[in-house]
Amino acid sequence: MNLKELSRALELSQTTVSRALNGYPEVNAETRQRVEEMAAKLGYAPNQQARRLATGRAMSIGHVVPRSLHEMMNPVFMEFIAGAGEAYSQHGYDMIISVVGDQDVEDAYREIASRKKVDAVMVHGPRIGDNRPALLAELGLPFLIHGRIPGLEKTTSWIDVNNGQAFERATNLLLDLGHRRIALLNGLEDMDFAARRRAGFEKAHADRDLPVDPKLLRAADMTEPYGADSALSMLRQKAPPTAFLVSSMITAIGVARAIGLCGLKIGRDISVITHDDALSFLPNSGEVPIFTCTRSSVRHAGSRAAHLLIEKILPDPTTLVSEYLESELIIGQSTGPHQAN
Amino acid sequence: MNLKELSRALELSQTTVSRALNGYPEVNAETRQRVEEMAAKLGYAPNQQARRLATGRAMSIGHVVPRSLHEMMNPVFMEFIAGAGEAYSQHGYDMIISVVGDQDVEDAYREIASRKKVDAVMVHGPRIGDNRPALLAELGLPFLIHGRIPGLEKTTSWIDVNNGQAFERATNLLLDLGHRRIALLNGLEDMDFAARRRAGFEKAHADRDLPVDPKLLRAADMTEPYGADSALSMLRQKAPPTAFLVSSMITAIGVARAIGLCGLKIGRDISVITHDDALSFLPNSGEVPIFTCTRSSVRHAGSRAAHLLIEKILPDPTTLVSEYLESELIIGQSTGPHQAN
DNA sequence: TTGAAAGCGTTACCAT
DNA sequence: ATGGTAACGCTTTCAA
Repeated sequence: MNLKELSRALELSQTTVSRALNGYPEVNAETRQRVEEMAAKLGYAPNQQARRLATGRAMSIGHVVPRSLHEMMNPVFMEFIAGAGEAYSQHGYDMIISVVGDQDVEDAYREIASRKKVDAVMVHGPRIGDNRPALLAELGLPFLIHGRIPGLEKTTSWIDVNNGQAFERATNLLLDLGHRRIALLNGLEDMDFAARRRAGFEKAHADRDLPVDPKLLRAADMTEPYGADSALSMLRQKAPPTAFLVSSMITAIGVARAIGLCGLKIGRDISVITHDDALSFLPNSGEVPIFTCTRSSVRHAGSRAAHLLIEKILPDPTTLVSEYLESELIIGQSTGPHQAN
Repeated sequence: MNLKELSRALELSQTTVSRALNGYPEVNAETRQRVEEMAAKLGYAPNQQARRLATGRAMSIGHVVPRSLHEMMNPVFMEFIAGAGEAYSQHGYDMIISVVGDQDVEDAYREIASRKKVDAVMVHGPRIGDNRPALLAELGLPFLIHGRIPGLEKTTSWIDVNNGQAFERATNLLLDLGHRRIALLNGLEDMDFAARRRAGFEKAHADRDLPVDPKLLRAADMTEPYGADSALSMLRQKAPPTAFLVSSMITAIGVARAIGLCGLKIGRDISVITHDDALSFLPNSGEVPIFTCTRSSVRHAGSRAAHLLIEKILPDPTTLVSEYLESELIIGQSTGPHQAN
């Protein structure tokens, strides 16, 4: 069923039918009604490819995912995608995901741009000194960054959690509880979010003139064994930490495992605060959440990001938008006062 | 840069240029060379939308993801997507992901079909009595199932792990170690894979004329708290299990947490075997893997699925393919002989 | 308020 | 081996 057939069935021109269906004002109300009914009856839907060619709009948003990003951000990324995907659907946009090797990111963007596959792209996992904004500007591809790139906050569009403040508050909570040896198990610090978290951690210490022990700082891919191995070795050193601040639930689970292996009790002997991206398969909720955490729904971030991209940036690609997302500090069972020994 | 401009620059017809670029045999070798060089020099790439319209092929594969599926399968799904995505790229296909409400799956497929958005779809999370194959057949959309649907094994194309056999082997390992009270923490059993795992578990018992205690069987979304809560309550009952067979690493981590909370040691006091989908952010490897597991890379599954879909099914949609994936039984630190008390 | 017809950028058929 | 031209199915400009 295509436009020609539909218009023949209605004994109208393709022009009128198209206009009726696309909400053009000059169409007679009852004509429009007739058209819509017939279209529904015959199950007509405009061919996407033809419409794309005619309008020059791809009606899709691209996500280029370098493999290394995916490796480490896998579950977080998926949750973001889920949020964004729903928003795209609501606006009639398709989501195109390209999984490419780390070396092929630039090629992928160039290809996407020259073939006009998408109207805009979402940029994931911004790093310090990230050159994607420059490339995308050159290619004329509108984009929105999930996160920020230092130095480009004013000249790019982004949506981000206030990571620095969240980790500063979490650190202060631990300091208020009397902890003085707090370990930070961070994500890789060439990622902007991780750098900001570390800065927040250090600021909380600096504000009280407290030192930070470099032996208590780690940064790596946020896996479960990373948490377990790091916590284990730190807890076994001569001056062990009494609290951990951790960048992801998965890593925190590893920390909890290590604490158990040492015969200690989380919340009583050792305090743990983790960032919680509110992943659906890792619920940290209920009456009392397992982990005290800084929580921010990455799924909601995806949804907001998609809306901003479609509603603000696409209509006028010169628009710059930036938005902060809420982050809560939630008290669970994994924190308690420092125990003097 | 479009075909018209390129052909003008070459002083050739669009026809010839198109043929040269698309590898048609009748083109003079040196002409082709000239064309290719010029195309590279000018950075020409055929407009995807125009090509799609002209060929009638969308050059994309669709993934319709119901929200509920995504909720529970999130990390597994993402890993599959990563594998499939790479394969699509290699073949020049785009991956379109539609995240929709559970009620809107059928509509989504109908829309996709009538707008000719994709050439084929991948079906995720097959359930018992799943009606998607019938719908897709009606819509004329070629498809491949990740998993199988009971009763449709012979009439649909699919790729699957031998879940039943994997869990039967795992159960036998535990039985060989002397365990007689083995708990099964399964995924939701209206999902085909979970039903097959349970069948394998029961078969291993039946083959030795051993009973299965219904109190030791659970089925739910495979979250971490599900594992922890289930294990906790089972370990506290009067006749506790001495071993757990678990459907996912995440749930197994919960089980490990519960075992620790009970003051027991995994592998010594309580044995655990889990299925391991080889998720990149949950590595279970190293010298000695933490968990004894049945392992099968879901990422590899995605890759194979994409290849089969593109190479076998798309060229001839009447083709039926089915493929079993390897699953290894890997001994880790979480299993040991039954301790007589 | 409606319609005819010209694109949109390819591919593919039919000539030459 | 190469070129002319008609699709592909829609949107949009120009006329009426």
